[in-house]
Amino acid sequence: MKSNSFTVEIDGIDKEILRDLMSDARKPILQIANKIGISGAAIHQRLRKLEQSGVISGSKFTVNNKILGYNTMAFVGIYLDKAARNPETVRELKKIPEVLECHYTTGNWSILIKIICKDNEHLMQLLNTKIQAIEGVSRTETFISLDQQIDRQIQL
Amino acid sequence: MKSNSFTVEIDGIDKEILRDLMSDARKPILQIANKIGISGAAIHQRLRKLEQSGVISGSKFTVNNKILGYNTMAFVGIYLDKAARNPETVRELKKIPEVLECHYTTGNWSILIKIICKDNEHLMQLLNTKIQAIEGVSRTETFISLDQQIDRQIQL
DNA sequence: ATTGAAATATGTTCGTA
DNA sequence: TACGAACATATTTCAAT
Repeated sequence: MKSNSFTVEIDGIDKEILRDLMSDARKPILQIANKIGISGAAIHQRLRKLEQSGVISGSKFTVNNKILGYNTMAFVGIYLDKAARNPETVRELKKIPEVLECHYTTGNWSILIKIICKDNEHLMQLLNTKIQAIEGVSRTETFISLDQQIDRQIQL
Repeated sequence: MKSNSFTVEIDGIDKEILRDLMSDARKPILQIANKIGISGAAIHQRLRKLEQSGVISGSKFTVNNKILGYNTMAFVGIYLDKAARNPETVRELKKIPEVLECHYTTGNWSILIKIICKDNEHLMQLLNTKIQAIEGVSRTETFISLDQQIDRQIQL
C-alpha cells in the first residue's frame, strides 16, 4: 500500500472488477473474468496493482444491525468547550463501541458522530452517561435516523 | 435470507467468525477454524446459518475515496416544503451518485444525507445544481467533514 | 498487459458420531 | 453441532507473447 496520496487513475476494466467486488467481496475472479472477457490471471494481476496503489482499502462482511437487536441509529452533533480538546475527545469516543463514525466538521459543531443503539432507552443512556460525560463536551444535538433509504459506496 | 425481523441470538463462536470476516471478507475459513479450534466444516455450517438467518447481509470490497480523487465528504441537512414530499425526494437523491447515505431524521431537517465529492468546487456545484434543484427542497445546511477519525461497524 | 496451464490453496459436501 | 476425508472450485504463479 502506497503511503503518499496522489490520485490514482483506473481504467474501465478496473472499474468493472471493482464494481463487482464492491457488491460482493467473494465473487470468484473467474466469474468476473468471463463476464469481462479477459483471463483470470489478468484480473488477478490488476487486483494486485489496485491493492499496491492503495485503491483497494480492504474488504468487509456486513451484518444486519437490526437482526442483531440494534434498531436505533442516530447522528449526534457535539459542541466542545474548547476546540483544542478535539483529540482527547476523539480518543474517548473510540472507546465507546456504539460510535461508528466520527468527523471533525465545519459548522455549528466541533464533532459529528454516528452511533448505533439497541433502542431509544439505550440511546438515552449512552448520551447521558457516556457522551455527555466526556470532559470538554458542553452540549449535544441528536438526530435519530427513523429510516435509512440509501446506503452505498462511491459509484465507479 | 429470512424476511421477518426478529432478533437473532449468536454465540461466542459466531461472533469470533463474524469479527474476523467483518475485518477481512476474504480471510480463509480454515485460518479462522484453526484459531478458534474447530473444524473448517463447522465454520462453514455456521456461516450458512448466519446467512440464512439474515445476520450476514453481504460482503464488500472497500475503496479509498481519496486516492480516487474524492476528497470532500459532507453531511447535508435538507428542509422540505412539505414533509409529505419525502418519497419523491428520496427517489431523486438515489439518482445522484455522490449521495452515499440518506436518512429520514428527527429534529430540524426532514432528511440528512452524506455525500462524497472531488473537492469543494464539486460540492458547491452538486448543492446548487442537483440537490437544491430537487422539487420540494427549500433549504439545506452543509457540514463538511474535515477529517474522519472513526469508521467502523458494530462491535460484536 | 495478457494468456493458458500447472501448482497450490480454499471451499463444499457427506457419512458419521 | 461437530468431525475428517473426499471432492469440487478458486487463486496464484509462471513461462511465453
